[in-house]
Amino acid sequence: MLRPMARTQGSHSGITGPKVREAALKLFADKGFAAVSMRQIAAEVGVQAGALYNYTPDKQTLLFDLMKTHLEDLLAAQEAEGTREMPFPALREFTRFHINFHNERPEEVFIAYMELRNLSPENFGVIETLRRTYERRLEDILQRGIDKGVFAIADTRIAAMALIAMLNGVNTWFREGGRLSLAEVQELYWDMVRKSVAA
Amino acid sequence: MLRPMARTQGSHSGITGPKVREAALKLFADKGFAAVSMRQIAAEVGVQAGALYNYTPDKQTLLFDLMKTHLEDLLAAQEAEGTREMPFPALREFTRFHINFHNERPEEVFIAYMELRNLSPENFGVIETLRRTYERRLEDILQRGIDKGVFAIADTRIAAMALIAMLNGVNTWFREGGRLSLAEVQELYWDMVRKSVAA
DNA sequence: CGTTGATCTGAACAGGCGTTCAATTATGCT
DNA sequence: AGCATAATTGAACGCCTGTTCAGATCAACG
Repeated sequence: MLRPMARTQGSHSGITGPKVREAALKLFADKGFAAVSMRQIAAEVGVQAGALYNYTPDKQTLLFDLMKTHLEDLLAAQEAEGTREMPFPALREFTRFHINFHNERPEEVFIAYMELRNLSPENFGVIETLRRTYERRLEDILQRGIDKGVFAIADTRIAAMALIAMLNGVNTWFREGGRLSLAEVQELYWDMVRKSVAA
Repeated sequence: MLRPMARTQGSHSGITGPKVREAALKLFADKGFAAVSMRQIAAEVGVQAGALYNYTPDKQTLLFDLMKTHLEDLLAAQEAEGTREMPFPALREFTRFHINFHNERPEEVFIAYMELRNLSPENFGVIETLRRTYERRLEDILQRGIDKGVFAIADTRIAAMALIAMLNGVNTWFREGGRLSLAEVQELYWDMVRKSVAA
């Protein structure tokens, strides 16, 4: 009853699959989800449009998978960093990590913020939950600082949103090789973050 | 030689013109520039697609005009406010004004930030210049505070970008009738802004 | 009231869209 | 070598795209 084994699943899939995601990432970030056609993605991969459907059920799911992977990577990377005990070091670490991680993935970050409206309600909910989890980790740090009396913040939720928005702004203008190094930018932002929450 | 006067120029234009801009504004903000067709805009106005071309040379210019008008309104409204002499009151006024103005025009703000890539290079340059003018006014306030020794900021350009990004974040989550009033939000943000630049 | 010209319609243009699928090719296993 | 099946092609489906334009419609003026 043993049926002969066929080709290992995804023997090409292992090459074309990542290429599809990379091409979609690049094109979505560059032109926007709605302005990119499946045929353009296929051309970038070097394949016909129909072949893409071996790797995604449809265009929107391709977008969703890019976003989901990005946010899961973000949460995993942050978990790997751990959290320091003391509020100021913990917040400093969060600031440094956020700027670093987002600077390494400008395309993923851009898409994850700009293309939310192209998700179905269910997929949108998944992404929002992941993002909310990340925000909550910052809120926890802020709350700990309040409890220990070293932070003065009237509303941790709003403060977390304000700080993340501020840090995200780096991606809109920072370019490697410009006037400032990333380390200098991190220092400047840490200075503002620290003072804005300090008691 | 007096030729009989024809219909006053734009006698319908005065009605349809604004309607076109309003429909485009609403649809672009809701679905994104690339995902909205001229026929959808026309349907919202109650007209055929061809009629739109009495009011805009093409789709992209319609977007550009919305952005340009928005930023010109922003600069004019801010100029009308004047600037206080003392750095802290000036910065407080900037914070209050920014949150207020942007809260009143969520659709314009959204479009002006999200659809930049759909502009031609020339049009993009115009928008960037207008935005840069606004940013520079904040930089001026910050510089004045440094000169007077009441602000401690290592880099006014970065600080201005950081503060504006932070304030823009309000639009992504604030909803009238929610947990906080706009006045409360303004107070919370002013607290963070003030501390983040204070000497 | 008749004329004038702004406004609008409706059709056409040439092309692109996401997605499906039978047929073909390529691959790795026995 | 031969087979099972993954991977890909290429054509087709029905529909939508921005823009143009000749002709119809309309409102206000002399």
